[in-house]
Amino acid sequence: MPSLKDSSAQSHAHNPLPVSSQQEPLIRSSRRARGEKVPNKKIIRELGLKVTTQRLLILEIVRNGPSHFTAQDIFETVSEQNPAIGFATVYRFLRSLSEQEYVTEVRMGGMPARYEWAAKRHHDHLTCTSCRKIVEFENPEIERLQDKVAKEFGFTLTDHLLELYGVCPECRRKDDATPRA
Amino acid sequence: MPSLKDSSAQSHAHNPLPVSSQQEPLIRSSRRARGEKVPNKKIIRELGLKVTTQRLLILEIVRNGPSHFTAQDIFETVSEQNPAIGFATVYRFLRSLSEQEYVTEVRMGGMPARYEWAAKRHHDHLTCTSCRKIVEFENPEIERLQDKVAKEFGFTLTDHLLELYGVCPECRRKDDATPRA
DNA sequence: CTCAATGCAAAGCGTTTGCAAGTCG
DNA sequence: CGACTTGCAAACGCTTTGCATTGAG
Repeated sequence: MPSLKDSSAQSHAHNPLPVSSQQEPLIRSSRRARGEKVPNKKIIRELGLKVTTQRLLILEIVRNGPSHFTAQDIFETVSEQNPAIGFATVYRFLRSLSEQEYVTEVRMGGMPARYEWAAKRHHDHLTCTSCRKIVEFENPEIERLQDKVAKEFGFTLTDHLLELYGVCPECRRKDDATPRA
Repeated sequence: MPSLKDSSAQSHAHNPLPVSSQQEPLIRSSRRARGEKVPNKKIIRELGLKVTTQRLLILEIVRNGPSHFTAQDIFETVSEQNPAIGFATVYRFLRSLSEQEYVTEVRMGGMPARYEWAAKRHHDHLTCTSCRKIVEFENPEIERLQDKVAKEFGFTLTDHLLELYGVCPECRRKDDATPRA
């Protein structure tokens, strides 16, 4: 029983994701009025796309599931709720979302692309090379220095990618406890 | 006539790479004595591999060619000098080199992996999204802040990837000159 | 001689695409 | 209805691998 494993946590449990299956809750206007959350339908329309059940489902999972995920993760979770949906649909929709910056797509190494809902503030990642846990951070000072570097070379900075790799406290402890020598 | 195009420069010319075809120059001991450059043979032996003509050729190109290259680049240049060499050999050897950190391998996006001879000092990259030019830079202050961030989260930093994207002065000028409106 | 290294072609991976059938608006 | 979407499977681009042959030590 595959279910979207959050790459940003050790996910000891395989709980099948508490994604509300309902297309849309009953309390609509009030929710929007309070500015709580833009409905999935609206987002899909903003993309200039037709509203289909598969897109609603994918979007629901993208927004309510773990914050970092691969296309495969989404596909598996989607399949649980609607086995008829193909991965091409997942890929196509994720591409639409990333093209219009609703999700950010990071393709590192030979591994599958990692996506994340982009509505949140910009941040970079600190990844544990042992358990794959991902910690998000933001550091304005680094950003400022990046601008400075670019300026030094006469570049107009448009984007950047900063990924830190290391061993998290838990894994370090674990490694120390199991010294293989 | 394919020849290793340097992704780190606009490469207006397609000059077939001034890589010395000689396996090894005649002046050997003196060169090493002056600490000028470790011979390719020695490097291959340090890798624990057998010295073959294909490896010597690949290594020669890796070390004397443009600083940033793809496996395909290397393969094409190699082919010019010895069409019998297959890309599997190139890939295999590049992997050996990167495993032992003689070259660094960066796999971004869906595009082919980019390699670079790693004997030089650590640095990061500033890439022009328009002409693909790559500028290397180092900024100890950023490095220091990275360490600090990692420490804040209790991580032991082992590595990082920092890539800045922007438009270089030349391309900006070009773009300004051709305003499509 | 013997094991490592090679070239070839085929397989592998994540992703994309062509197309007929199905659906939204 | 008609254009947009879908699922399927086949194609894709880059990389890796299996295997018989070749070559280094």
